[in-house]
Amino acid sequence: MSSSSQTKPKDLRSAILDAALDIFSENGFHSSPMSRIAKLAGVGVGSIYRYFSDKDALIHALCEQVNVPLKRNMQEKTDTGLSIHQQFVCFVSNLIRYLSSHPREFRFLEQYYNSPYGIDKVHTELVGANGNATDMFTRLFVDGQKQGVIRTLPFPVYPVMTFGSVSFLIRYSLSGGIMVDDALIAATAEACWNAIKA
Amino acid sequence: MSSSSQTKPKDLRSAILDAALDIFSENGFHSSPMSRIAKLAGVGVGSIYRYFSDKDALIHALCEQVNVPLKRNMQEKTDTGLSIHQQFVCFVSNLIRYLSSHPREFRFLEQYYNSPYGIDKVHTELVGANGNATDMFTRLFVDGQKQGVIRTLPFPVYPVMTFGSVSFLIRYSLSGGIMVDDALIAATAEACWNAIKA
Amino acid sequence: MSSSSQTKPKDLRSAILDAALDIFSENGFHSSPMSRIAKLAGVGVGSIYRYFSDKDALIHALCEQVNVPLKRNMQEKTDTGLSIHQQFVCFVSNLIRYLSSHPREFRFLEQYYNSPYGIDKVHTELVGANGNATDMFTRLFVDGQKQGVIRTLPFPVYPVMTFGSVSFLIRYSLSGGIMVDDALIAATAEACWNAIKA
Amino acid sequence: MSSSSQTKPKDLRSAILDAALDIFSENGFHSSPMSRIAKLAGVGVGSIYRYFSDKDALIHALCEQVNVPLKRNMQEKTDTGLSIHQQFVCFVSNLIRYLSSHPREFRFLEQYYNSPYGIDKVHTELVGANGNATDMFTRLFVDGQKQGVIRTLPFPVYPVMTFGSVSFLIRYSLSGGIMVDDALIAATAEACWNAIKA
DNA sequence: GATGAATGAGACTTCATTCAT
DNA sequence: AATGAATGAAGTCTCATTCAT
Repeated sequence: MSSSSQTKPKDLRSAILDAALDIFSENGFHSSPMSRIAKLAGVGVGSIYRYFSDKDALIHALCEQVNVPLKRNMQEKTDTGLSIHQQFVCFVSNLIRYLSSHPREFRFLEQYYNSPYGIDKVHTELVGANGNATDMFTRLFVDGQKQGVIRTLPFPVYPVMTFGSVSFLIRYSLSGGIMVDDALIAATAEACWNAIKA
Repeated sequence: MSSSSQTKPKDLRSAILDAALDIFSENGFHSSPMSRIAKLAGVGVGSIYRYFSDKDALIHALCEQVNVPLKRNMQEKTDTGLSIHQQFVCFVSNLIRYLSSHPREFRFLEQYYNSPYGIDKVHTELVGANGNATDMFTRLFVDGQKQGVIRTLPFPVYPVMTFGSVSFLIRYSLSGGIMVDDALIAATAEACWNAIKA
Repeated sequence: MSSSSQTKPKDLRSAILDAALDIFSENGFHSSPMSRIAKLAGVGVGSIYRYFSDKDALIHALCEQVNVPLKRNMQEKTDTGLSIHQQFVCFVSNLIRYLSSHPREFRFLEQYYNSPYGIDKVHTELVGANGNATDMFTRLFVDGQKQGVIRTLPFPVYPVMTFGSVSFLIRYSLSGGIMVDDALIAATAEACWNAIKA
Repeated sequence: MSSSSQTKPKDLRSAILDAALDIFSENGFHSSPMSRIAKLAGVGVGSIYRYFSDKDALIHALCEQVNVPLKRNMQEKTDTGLSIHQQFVCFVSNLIRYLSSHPREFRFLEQYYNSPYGIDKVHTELVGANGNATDMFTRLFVDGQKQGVIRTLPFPVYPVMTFGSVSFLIRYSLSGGIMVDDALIAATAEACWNAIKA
């Protein structure tokens, strides 16, 4: 209420996180000096340390910041009224679409979960400790098996065939090798389904 | 005693590469001082620079060094007398087995192809610039399509479903989340096949 | 409730000085950020700069603030009716007692007079520029010499044997090496007297 | 033997320690940037870290470096053939003389033993954990008491009256207040003796 | 008057690289 | 050819101080 509209004063924290996302995703954690992040964010170096105790803390905070809209998006696009097959194809397609259109976020997360920072969060993310988006994903397989439309496989195969493929596809496209269009998305999603269907 | 002739010649260079593999795979490129590599290799720091102009050069050389036995292994284990299905399942299984038992190599390559170092080599690797193992992999799909046992899909889907899954599986297992045993390998290889079979 | 009138007026300045004493004596000047002092004082950092132009100014002001009650205490406890011997022993005993029970003040002063801040004030303090407690101390020696109960020595020997011993004793006790009890105080005071008596 | 005489190549370690002594004693630990020490030593900043893992390590090493010749000097000048009285007066006089002519060393040690670095070494130094110079000092009191020439006092009083006085005297002189000449030394040493003699 | 967010100089430390031996 | 001591640029982080509110 104090400021007319809340456009600008979104505060430094967001500016810093945004700049960090830019620079981390482009250069990797170790080639991203705090000073460069500060400059891009338009703040002094010291200011970063008012909001994040550490470079590490900044990285972890950015992970959460990036995950929230990703998971929200996946949840919103879920329509539990559809068949398991349709839900699964939608899930994979949406994930590809979201990550394709958020390359900074994808590159950051890939880096994060492959580094000492997030390496031991990978499992937690996939098995879904508490009510997060992954639970939704897990439920799909459980329900699919019950209905007999998904083959019973060692559990890890499900995320492997799904997230592994999606991750590789985006990585591949970001490296410039391919263009991700609707046809490719549809074909990939269907291939994922074929991999696990009954 | 094991090798009679070629014991000394490649000494230093190999020792350095091996030490680098150890340390890079464990700590990442940026947390791996040249001095630590030198110490582990049992050579002086300066000696590294006689064989590699740069830390970057060392990293790139190590990539090649790591790829050679990997590709040779894949090629050796190929039996063109088998059916496409069998060849494919063998390929995936062998790849998983090889990478599982070579975690240093896997970690290094993951890091390499996800970093500015190798990011734009990903495509080249997959389409197979010259007569390397990937060509063998590519031929599998071409032949499979001709024989009608592999569905015709946008080409990228093949490596995506294969390498993506394998990569994710190994990553997942190395992070401690799962154990890769024969059952899991077989199930994954079969799922990959189902993803693309006609 | 305890004091009726002068509760508010000196509020901030005193709060700041008190907090500074706490933190300086515990951590040293350089490990005592203004922000920590402000927080402990319950004021904003900026407020410190309304009362003290500088961190240096704060330190110097604190020195004065600490010296006032110290000197007042020494003066109050002086009974000029006693013999020189008795006065001297009282002086030393009281000084030890005061400093022992004011460790923050002692630690601060030690630090101050041993640092670039107060290094050249030591002399002024001891020869007594103006009518302060040291004058009282000096008078003791002058009178003692006149009465023939104190040996005539190069003047510096008097403060050296007195303040040097006291300072070392407190330092020693604060470092945890010894416990200062009445017996030790009495023995020390008497030893100081023996050092200079006729 | 390899180099003609061993004049220059006394190596960087010594140069660094010497520069550090200069700067620490003049400015205090916290106002002595490693860069300034390096410059004065005529070496690169990084070189300091080849010899000392830390600024802390440098400080501790310097303490030892400074203590060795100090203790050796005190030991050398000891003549156990003299009377306790004479030995004591010699000890105090020599200590004053040594420290007076080594102001950098004195300032450094004062600072060291009054800081978190050496605060808890004070006691150990004084009670003499193992066969160091202080043992020699302690033995003086034990022997003196046995012979009946030194009064029996709470033990801490001995170092307090001795080291306290000496320390204060040097501090006082270094602050510019007084000049330490033979007369002052003799008077101080005698006063110390009077403080504790039977 | 009081506040505390913002700043940036400067401290400590690491490490790729060089070069005299 | 091999070494490793020496270097200094560059990175992370702290904290005295300012100034808009």
